[in-house]
Amino acid sequence: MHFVEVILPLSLAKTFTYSVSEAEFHYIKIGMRLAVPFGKSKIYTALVIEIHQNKPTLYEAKEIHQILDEKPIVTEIQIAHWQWIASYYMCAIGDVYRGAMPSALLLESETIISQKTDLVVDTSLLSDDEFLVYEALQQQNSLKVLDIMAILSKKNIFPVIQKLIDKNILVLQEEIQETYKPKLVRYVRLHPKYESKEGLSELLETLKSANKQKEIVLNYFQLSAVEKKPITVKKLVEAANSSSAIVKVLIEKEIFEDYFLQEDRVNFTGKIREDQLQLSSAQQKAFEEIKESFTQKEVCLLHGVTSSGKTEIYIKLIEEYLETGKQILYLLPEIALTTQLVGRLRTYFGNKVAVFHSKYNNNERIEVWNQVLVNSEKAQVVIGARSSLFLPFYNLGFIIVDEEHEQTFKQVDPAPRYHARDAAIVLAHSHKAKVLLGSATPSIETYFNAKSDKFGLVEISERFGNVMMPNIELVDLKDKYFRKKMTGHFSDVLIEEINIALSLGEQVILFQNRRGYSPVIECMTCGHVPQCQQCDVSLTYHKHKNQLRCHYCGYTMAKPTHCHSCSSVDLTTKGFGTEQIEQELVSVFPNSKIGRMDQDTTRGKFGFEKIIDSFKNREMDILVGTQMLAKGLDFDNVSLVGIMNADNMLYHPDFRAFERSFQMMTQVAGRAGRSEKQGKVVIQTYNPNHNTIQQVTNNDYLGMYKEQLYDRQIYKYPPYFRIIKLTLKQRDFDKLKEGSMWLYQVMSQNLNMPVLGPEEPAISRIRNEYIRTIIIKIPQNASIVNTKKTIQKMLNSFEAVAQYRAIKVTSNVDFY
DNA sequence: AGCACGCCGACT
DNA sequence: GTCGGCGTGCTC
Repeated sequence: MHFVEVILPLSLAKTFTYSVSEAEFHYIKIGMRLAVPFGKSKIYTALVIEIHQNKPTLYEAKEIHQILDEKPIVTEIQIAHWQWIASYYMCAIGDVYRGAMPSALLLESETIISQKTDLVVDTSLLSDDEFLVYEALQQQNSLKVLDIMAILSKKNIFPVIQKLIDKNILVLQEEIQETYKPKLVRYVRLHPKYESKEGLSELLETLKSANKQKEIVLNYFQLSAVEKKPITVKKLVEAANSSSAIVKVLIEKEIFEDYFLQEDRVNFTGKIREDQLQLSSAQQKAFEEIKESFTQKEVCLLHGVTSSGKTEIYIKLIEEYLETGKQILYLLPEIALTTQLVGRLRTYFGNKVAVFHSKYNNNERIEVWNQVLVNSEKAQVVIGARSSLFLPFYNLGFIIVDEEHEQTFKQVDPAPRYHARDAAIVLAHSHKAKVLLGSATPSIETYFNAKSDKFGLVEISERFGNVMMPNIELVDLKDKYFRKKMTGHFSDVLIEEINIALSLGEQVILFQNRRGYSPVIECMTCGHVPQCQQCDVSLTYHKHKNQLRCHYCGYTMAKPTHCHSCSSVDLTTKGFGTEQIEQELVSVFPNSKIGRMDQDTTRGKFGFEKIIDSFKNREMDILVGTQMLAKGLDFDNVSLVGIMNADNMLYHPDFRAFERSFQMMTQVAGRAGRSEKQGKVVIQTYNPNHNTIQQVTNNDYLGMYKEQLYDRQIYKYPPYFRIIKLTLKQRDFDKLKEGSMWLYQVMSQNLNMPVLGPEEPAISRIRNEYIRTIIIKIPQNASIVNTKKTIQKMLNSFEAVAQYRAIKVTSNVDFY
């Protein structure tokens, strides 16, 4: 009568009960992983969240397969936090669990196919496919499902396997494999028999004629005298300028011994700065104010203009929290930024800084996970993207959310669709930790919370070192086109400014937000634009590969030579992206080196870093890029920033469009003039008098905030209303239309609040699935928890209707 | 979410 | 007549 309650990494709302032996019952702790059988043949990694003795009444609990941990690897605070995320963001606890754990800690079973022993097979009774599998098993003693798919070069291999099992040839086995292997480093030491003085001279005698070997041995002595610590094979080979083959000979001769030690993959070897960080008076003032605010409130917003030196303040605060022995979490919007920042923090805190990011490989992530779990010094300061929120902190003292306004803090696609900033505040609450939100352009919600005294508010209005704010010049595109002052997409003003900057040896950044305005191919005769077969979008033209591509499903086709509708050969490209800007630059400034940064050029693990580094090293004069450029990068030689077209950001059908445009333009503009000289920003727009553009020009955050806040109140948006977006997807257009109407009606009748929809989104079909959305606006005075419960009930009854069951519904709470 | 079971169209 | 499509229901 001993049971455990576990969560499984599946999108299931329930927890599951398994039976354990008495010994296991006493051994198992909450937060340990178990391997459990689930369904007919699979084994999953489950997480223990409760240990009890209540026998389930409706079913017989299965026994667990295996205990995977010696100690809990997840804390109870984490489990509670995950449960909060599941309930707030309306998803299954299994979704949170799966999203939170490094994948290497969540092993699934794999079916291993092997041959029965002592077997006599009449191969003439086998079909071709069966024979191929049988033959392969003569070479290897076990095969995986994927291997067999490759051997038979088809997908559905199960019938073949089933027949071979029936013929008593195969056996199946479910196996889970531990993939984490600590990295081992090979070291050498002198064989014990040479440790004495006599041994030494004997050794040199033996090697008299073997110069290469003697060289290595001498280097070994030299290294061990200098370093006074174990010597790696790699280091020795390098120092002696020799090869590992010779080391191998020495080991065989029993002069050296090799041995292995576990190494932490993530290691910092630079120097730690000795000098104290000096804050400017403005920074010092902000620093004091933040500390003061923390005595009253748990969350504080640091609103400092671009280049006001927020990072130094963070460093000072981290220093203080480090002394208390608490853990510190530094959240960043994307890893793109981290390289610069990690380097900077490591010069202050050395090996106490750990980096956690989903792009890191499995082993590195597990190492950070384990270090955080044991409160190791090596991970006292954790820098990471939103998923680092899920690490097993147990002594968290301080969380920084840098660039708080960034949308990438909100996870969109797989559930849990959480907002890392908001989830961080909740997490901090359970640790009794403090949260600092930092931004030059805070989100309306956060600023609203600060203004209404929920959060503390500290502002810095001057740039570090008294650098002036950039001078922003607006260029009216309508006027320039009318007067024929445009060269391609460049106005005469922008070209002139680029020329000035280049002649002074300064660098230029050009910003082209491609979203919503992608280059397409259009037929000049009939106006036909090639569309994606599976999605409701036009295909985008990619010049470097000379093909058309769909950004939603990845479908590609070669660039057509003639119109597929009317066969005309008169095709033209319409719209412009970074690629076209780059092309135009090459012809306007043939002597300058031009770089491009967008999703196409920053592929690969270090793609982003490569471009940034080469720009920093002044290997490029002009850098053209998308919004990636806006993300807090520091360049000290950039004097000019050009925004090619401000309008395509402004006119997005989204209640945050103006806020985002302001943030993006202000952030991009902030890249200009980072040293003594005042920077220059040229904004090209058809609407120079637009309020948002004016607010950017005048650096009027408050004006933007007030205007947007007013609109949000009138049109019922955050921070006055909380928004839940339901997305319905189905392959059958009519069924979807009917089902979404049904759901909308039930919602609007049962909820005493605005429900909008069912709307057909701008892109109404992706991968052959039609899409409809319903938006629910929860007023401040309504109970969020109860409303969500009601919504969930309605979703359940929706699913109970047989006709609608096939419609997939996803909920996005606080959607961004 | 996966996976098996079960019922209707295009091939040997 | 079978292979294979995806609708339906269940998993401790």
